[in-house]
Amino acid sequence: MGATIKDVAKLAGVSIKTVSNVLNGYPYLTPATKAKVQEAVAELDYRPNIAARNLRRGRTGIIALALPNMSTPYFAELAERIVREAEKRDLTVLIDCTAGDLEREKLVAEGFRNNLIDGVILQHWSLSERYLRSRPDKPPLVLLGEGPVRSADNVAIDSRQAARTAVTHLLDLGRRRIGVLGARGGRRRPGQPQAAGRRHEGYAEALDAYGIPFDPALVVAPPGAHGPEDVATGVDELLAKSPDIDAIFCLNDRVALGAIRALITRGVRVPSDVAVAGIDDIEAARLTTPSLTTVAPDKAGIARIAVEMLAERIAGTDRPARRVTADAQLIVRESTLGSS
Amino acid sequence: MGATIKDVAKLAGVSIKTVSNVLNGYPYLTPATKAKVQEAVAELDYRPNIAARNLRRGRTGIIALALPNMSTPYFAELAERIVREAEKRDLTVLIDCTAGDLEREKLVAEGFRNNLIDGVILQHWSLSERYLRSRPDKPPLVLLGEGPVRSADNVAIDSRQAARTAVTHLLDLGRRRIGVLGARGGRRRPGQPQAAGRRHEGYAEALDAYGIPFDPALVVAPPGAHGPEDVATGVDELLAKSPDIDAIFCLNDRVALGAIRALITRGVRVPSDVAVAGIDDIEAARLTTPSLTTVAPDKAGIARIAVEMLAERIAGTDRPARRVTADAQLIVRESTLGSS
DNA sequence: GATTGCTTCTATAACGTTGTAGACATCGTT
DNA sequence: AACGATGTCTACAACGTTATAGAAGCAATC
Repeated sequence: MGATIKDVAKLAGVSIKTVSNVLNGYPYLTPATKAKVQEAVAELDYRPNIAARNLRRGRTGIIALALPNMSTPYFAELAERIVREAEKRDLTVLIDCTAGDLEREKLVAEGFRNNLIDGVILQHWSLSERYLRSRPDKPPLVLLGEGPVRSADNVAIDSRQAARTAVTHLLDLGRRRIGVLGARGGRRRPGQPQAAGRRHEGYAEALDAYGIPFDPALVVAPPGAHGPEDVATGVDELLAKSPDIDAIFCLNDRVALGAIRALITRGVRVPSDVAVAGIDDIEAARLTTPSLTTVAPDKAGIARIAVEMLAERIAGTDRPARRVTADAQLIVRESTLGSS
Repeated sequence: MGATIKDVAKLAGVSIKTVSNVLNGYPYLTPATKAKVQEAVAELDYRPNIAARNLRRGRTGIIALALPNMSTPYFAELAERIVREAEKRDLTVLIDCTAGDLEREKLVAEGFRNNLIDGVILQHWSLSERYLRSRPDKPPLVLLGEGPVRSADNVAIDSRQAARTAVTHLLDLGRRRIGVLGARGGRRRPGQPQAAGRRHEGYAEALDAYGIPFDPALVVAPPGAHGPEDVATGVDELLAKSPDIDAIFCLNDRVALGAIRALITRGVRVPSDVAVAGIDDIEAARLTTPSLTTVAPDKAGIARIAVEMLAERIAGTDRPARRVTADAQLIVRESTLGSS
């Protein structure tokens, strides 16, 4: 069915290599032959077999994007930008959902689609520094998200700083009993983002800078998958342990939106009784009432840098792994400031 | 660097075909040779070159998923389910963002990644029946979303019915001045989902069934990309044209959430003054206050059927194009019923 | 007039896999 | 003892492309 380069060559009366040359912009070609070949290509509606080209070139132009999931708005928004950024460089993106599972992340990091992908962008949750250093096969890899990782290129916001910014904002508004809602602080567990710990650190730092002692009664990690119900029980726990709470810092926007809803349905006014801030700036943060104060990572920048670094690795640089810190900006909305 | 099948063969002391046989589960093999080969595979950490396999097999195990974008939560949620569904069938998903652009949709429908993808799942906005019928190259194709399309497999909810369900729900609650907010009704324009028209039809039908005359002053199409600001101006227009409005049916949840916010910030109470309903059941619909009444398409079902039909096409059936209607279920929440 | 250099093109060998066809045992059946 | 049937393995030719090496033509140089 599909015409091959051979058919084109025959029709144009040239060798297959000449056809290949025309297709690949080889400079030494008479306009006449070029025209003949292009005519034949059009005539047969010929399109190169990409599988064959991949085999021959040893490159595919495909990169894998591995994310824990895609229904989380932050990941979806990031994915979109990465796809568009990749497109600019003639790269196609193939999606893997890891569910944050260690084994699946390893598989991806080892480039299990041998010779099918040129490189990997991995939003990692569970990989350790030690593993990355000893990683068996090494396809070009760029990591998204934080972690104690210096063995691979890495782009992320400074989560500690972001948390500090958010909490400082709450402190500046006069809030003093600020709760934290999100993944467990302290020691990291597998299947749990490494950024969580750093966000807790940022929270503690901000308090410290204001001379406010850390109170464990203000820290709650909702169980399970951070679904709306999990978050609601987290809020209940927080309200029970610390009835005098006047703000909640949520480790991400999804949790924050759930928290706002839980607060309101329990008769707590936001922000007058309890202010809420998150991190991520997902679209829904602008759509709710009250809208959500949050720290917005420069998603476009993260995408651009990630693809850039990966492309560089694919091209075959051997510079040491680089860690890039992306911008993050406080966006004040109604959940801390009150309605406009 | 990577070991090839040849290396494995040499190490195991067998022919390359035998190695291939072991890898592909060819039945006639002594346990002894099988073991030898597997040992060699492990020893060399051999993994088949997928590019070569693709070329030889004429199949890649990759399907393209083309969506207008991925930051729209509905598409993101659908994409996730398709990825997971594909995974079950050992298919990998490659993402294309079409932006609803006609040319890009055509490109995808024609399988421009020749021999790189086995088939395409396309959430189409702009393709016409006529085009699909004359589509030059024909990779296996499954369409998502509605349209006057009988020339390719197709999965979608019945948008007219869904709209009717939502609007009937509003009518059952006693609302009589029900506005419509979303893409323009009437004639379809390129770059605009075909479902919009059908949702308008469903709206009209529901009114009709209650003997309520259609009033153009209740219909508004926000300009632009349905961003929160666009929706807000749409709400303003609606309030200006019909101050007695007591409900708004939004063509999708994203618009609905924007509308709720716009209403609340203008001092209109939801649902006591104006009830709001949408279609899609995106996650944020459960996170806002008030939560959003919506018609929930069976996303998992859509994903499953789409992948199923595509797999069937790839396997090479020649049954006529099939149109499957997915379930959609009314989910009543606070935006119409009041707080729980 | 042979040599060199430049342009233009071609024949052929890869790339790493799987399919075809057949070789060679082994076994039970006539 | 010969025969087909079955099990186990192998040599070799594809798949469709690009890279290498070099041929042929032609101009300018020694």
